[in-house]
Amino acid sequence: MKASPNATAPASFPAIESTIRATGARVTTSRVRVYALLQNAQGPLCHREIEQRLSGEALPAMDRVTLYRVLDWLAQAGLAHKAADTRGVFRFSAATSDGEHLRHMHFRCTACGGVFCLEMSQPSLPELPQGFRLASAEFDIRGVCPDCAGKRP
Amino acid sequence: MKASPNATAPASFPAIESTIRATGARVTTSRVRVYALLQNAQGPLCHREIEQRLSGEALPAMDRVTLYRVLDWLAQAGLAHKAADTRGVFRFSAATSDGEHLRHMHFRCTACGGVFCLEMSQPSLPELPQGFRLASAEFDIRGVCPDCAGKRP
DNA sequence: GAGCTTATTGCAACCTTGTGGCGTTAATGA
DNA sequence: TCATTAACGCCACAAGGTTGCAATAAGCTC
Repeated sequence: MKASPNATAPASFPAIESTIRATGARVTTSRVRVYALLQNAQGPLCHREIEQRLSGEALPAMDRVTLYRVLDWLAQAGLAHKAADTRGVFRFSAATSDGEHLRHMHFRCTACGGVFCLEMSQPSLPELPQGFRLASAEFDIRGVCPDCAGKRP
Repeated sequence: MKASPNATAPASFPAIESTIRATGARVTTSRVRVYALLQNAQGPLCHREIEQRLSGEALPAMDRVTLYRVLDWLAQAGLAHKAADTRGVFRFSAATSDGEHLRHMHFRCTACGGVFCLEMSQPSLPELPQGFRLASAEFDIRGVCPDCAGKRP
């Protein structure tokens, strides 16, 4: 299992543009900005966090609703994952290239509030009872991250 | 693994009252009604669903805010579990007597919208990377339940 | 490059979920 | 029965998220 929080290599803008273009939709600055931000993020971000980071980018600010729509579009296009956190707020993260998110897991530190994406190397999905068909699984795990655990042993 | 959706025996009102009294707080009709409803529910319910069911009880309607407070009190008292569902809405379920919820799992049917509580007989919790300390884990699993799978094979 | 089509954007208003303040009610103990 | 005060009901409000619609700009054709 890897513990690196979304340690994807910083995607270049041309690569991001071609990824967006490949979906058949238009390549807009809003989509490129948000998708690039998610690619380089250290874990899932909520709407507010994304808005704050975008406002620090010296580019003109993006409308609140536009950001909601871009995020939903990214999720619908399969380029991002959308999941509600423990407080009921949606968080978005760039989708990994392996397509399905079945082996994905989120660890939320109760001390610092950080969110870590953990990839499970071995499929340890629970076996469902007779008749249940699995479509997707999300693991929301809470505890203390190594940094915070080190500060207060 | 059991698949029975919250198949706890319907708790009697005296039992519910004594459970509430044991927490040291006051026994009010609001708390008894909501706690009894959760005990007999077929899975986690959101605020709106609880409000609707209460309004069909022929007893005087409960205030919206009071219901929020009762639910939060039940969760804080350890009598109920509070968790945000995939849409970001908090859902409440009566706490099982085994205390911890570490082995608990929710299955959400994408066809009928139903929520099933699954108890895992064997602890199949994922092994966390070095340094991470587990506090609680929630599994949100989506797919098709046996009923809906049978209708459309 | 100019012009056209229409997918996106920006703006305003609105909805839903959830919370805080405060006077009133009722559960408990004396 | 009475006093105390935890809960309740009502009001207003905050945050997150959605809908409608006119204005803009991405991509296509010429």
